[in-house]
Amino acid sequence: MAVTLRDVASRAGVSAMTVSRVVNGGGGVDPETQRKVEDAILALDYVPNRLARGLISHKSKTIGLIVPDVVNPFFAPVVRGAETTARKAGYRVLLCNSEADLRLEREYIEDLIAHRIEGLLIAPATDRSRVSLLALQKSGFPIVLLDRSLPDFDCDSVVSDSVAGARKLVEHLIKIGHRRIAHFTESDDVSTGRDRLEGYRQALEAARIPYSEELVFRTTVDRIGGYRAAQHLLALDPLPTAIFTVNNMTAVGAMQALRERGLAVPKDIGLVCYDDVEHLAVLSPFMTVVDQPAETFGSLGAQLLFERIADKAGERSRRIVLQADLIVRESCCARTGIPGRAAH
Amino acid sequence: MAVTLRDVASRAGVSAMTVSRVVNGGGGVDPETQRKVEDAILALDYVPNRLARGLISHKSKTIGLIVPDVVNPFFAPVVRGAETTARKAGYRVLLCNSEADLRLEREYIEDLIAHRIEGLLIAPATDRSRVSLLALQKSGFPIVLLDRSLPDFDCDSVVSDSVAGARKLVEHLIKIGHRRIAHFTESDDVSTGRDRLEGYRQALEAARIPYSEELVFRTTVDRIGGYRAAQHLLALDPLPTAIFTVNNMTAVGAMQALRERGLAVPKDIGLVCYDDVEHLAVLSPFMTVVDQPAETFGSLGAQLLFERIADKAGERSRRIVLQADLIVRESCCARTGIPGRAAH
DNA sequence: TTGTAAGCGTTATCAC
DNA sequence: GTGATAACGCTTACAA
Repeated sequence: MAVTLRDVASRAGVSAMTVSRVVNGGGGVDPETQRKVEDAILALDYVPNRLARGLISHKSKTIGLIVPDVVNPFFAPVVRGAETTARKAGYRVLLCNSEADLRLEREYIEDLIAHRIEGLLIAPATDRSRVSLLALQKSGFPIVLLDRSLPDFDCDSVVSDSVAGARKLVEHLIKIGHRRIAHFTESDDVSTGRDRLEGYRQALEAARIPYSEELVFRTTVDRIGGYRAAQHLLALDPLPTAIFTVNNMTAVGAMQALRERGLAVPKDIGLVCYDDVEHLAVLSPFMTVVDQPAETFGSLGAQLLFERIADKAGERSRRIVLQADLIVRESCCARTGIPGRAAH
Repeated sequence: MAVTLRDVASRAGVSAMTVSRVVNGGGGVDPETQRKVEDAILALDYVPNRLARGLISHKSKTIGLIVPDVVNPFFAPVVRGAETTARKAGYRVLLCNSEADLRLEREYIEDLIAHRIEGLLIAPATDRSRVSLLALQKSGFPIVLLDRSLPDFDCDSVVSDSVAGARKLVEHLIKIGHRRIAHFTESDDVSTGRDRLEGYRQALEAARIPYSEELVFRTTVDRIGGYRAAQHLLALDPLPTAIFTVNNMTAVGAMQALRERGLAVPKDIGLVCYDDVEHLAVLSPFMTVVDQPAETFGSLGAQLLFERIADKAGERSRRIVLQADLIVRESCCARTGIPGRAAH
């Protein structure tokens, strides 16, 4: 794999420049010469060195993609969407899992810059990711925010309207008779969490239901977080009649805890969440959700990024708000009375 | 972002070499000089250029990772495992989704080589991926196969024993009374598919149950494939009493089709599969599966790869066989008679 | 302890 | 149409 342009050149009996011309297909090469060079390339298994190319052209043909976790059922499609779009544009993707850890995320960013990525797609860990991005952004480096926005940070982004989505979900619960509705939210330094909480408040307010701190549980947005929050919730008396969780994995964890206490969803308690749970939805279509087109976050994000890279994006930052659809299933059946103390 | 070593050098009033020494921390620099250089680095926001470094050192500090699809619930954790291990080793990962397409895969490989990755982790699309890898492997380029092995291709790999796993699954079905067992398999040019079919045959043979082509359905290993295969299966008379699918998504699709025909799992028909369905297992723990430690495929694979890259792996190729565990749940309740024609 | 010179594999520029 | 030369940003080898 150490074959260079020069090796090809000497085998073909031409200069390096001629080989370069053939490789880059610009034309201006005698057909006969071209053939000789192509033969040599094939014979030697020559593969151009992008490192060298990048060094001189300032184009690494790579972008960075930072997400909290590829395994997350929301981010996995985001990653695929971004990668597919990048491939079509001739770019490779350096994938990073920040684990929602600011320090790790910062290290990734620095290293990606060292690798001279031409742009960065990032679902920032928290609002404080801002400081890691500020210098980059000021220097005009192409950045696109995915899913989460950052306060006081003007930048291209692809998001959904979490306030509206959450409101739809909670309004639906209210419409079918729920009034004591709990919410599982995440630490308040993530925009989507804040917005979904805000949507929850708005829906309550519109229905003149008082907002109660007691019904809002702050937790990690994974299964274990949902599980624990539900355990705490189960100590309430009276129990809420429904729960709205900030995302799908939290809902799955909540469901698990409820089951263990003998509470059936939706018979004994309603459960709705942001984000669908793909396979689950097929097999047990009982959870009412707001579904986001996850893959589109990735593909549109990449598209915005490539426009920036090509300098075809203009001065102003663009913000794409994707539609999130309410999918009503069965997990929040209408209810009128106050639920029994099903478990203790 | 166009700050170079020289810029730092001139600002600090030293030579480029001195800056290089400071950056690489080799020592042998006067503390006072060191401080001046560090100040300059900070002041200028200098980030070393890995492209340039890689060009001279022949170390890009990147590896390639090719999987059919990151969204696949098996490969997503594989990717995370690999990326985490790579990060700890100071490497970045170029992620590629081959979409199980040989041509795409081949293009990826070539481009990754152009990017001078130091090694390749790959879950090959099919047996025919071999030709795309042969030249590389012969030249001693570090490659580790994940999940799938390739015939006549001697190479480090991390796999599970699919024959044994499948056999366990089918033996379990037989033990609880099933004798007419269908199998959904994939095209026979994927090692795991072949092996699982072989495990199915072995289990039947051990129980003196004749193997019947009629009960083996070849399909794509996604939800839609499972769905379609199940639809064909439902035309059989008598119906099989149980189905063993080659992976989890196929099982989910099958389940969907069965449901639509009014067949309940496991009441009316048994269903088992290779690979667990994470969230589903929590909420509807009815499917008996063979569970693979997916993330470990990635992390161990990366480990093998880095040993190769560091040339600490020796001549012979290593093959790690991970244990896949049978998890018995309820999806294959014991049965004795012949099932009714539940749907038509 | 620090600096100089050469070169990694390519491409831009300008001759021929 | 083709080739020499310099340069991209860094490190290795050697010199001071």
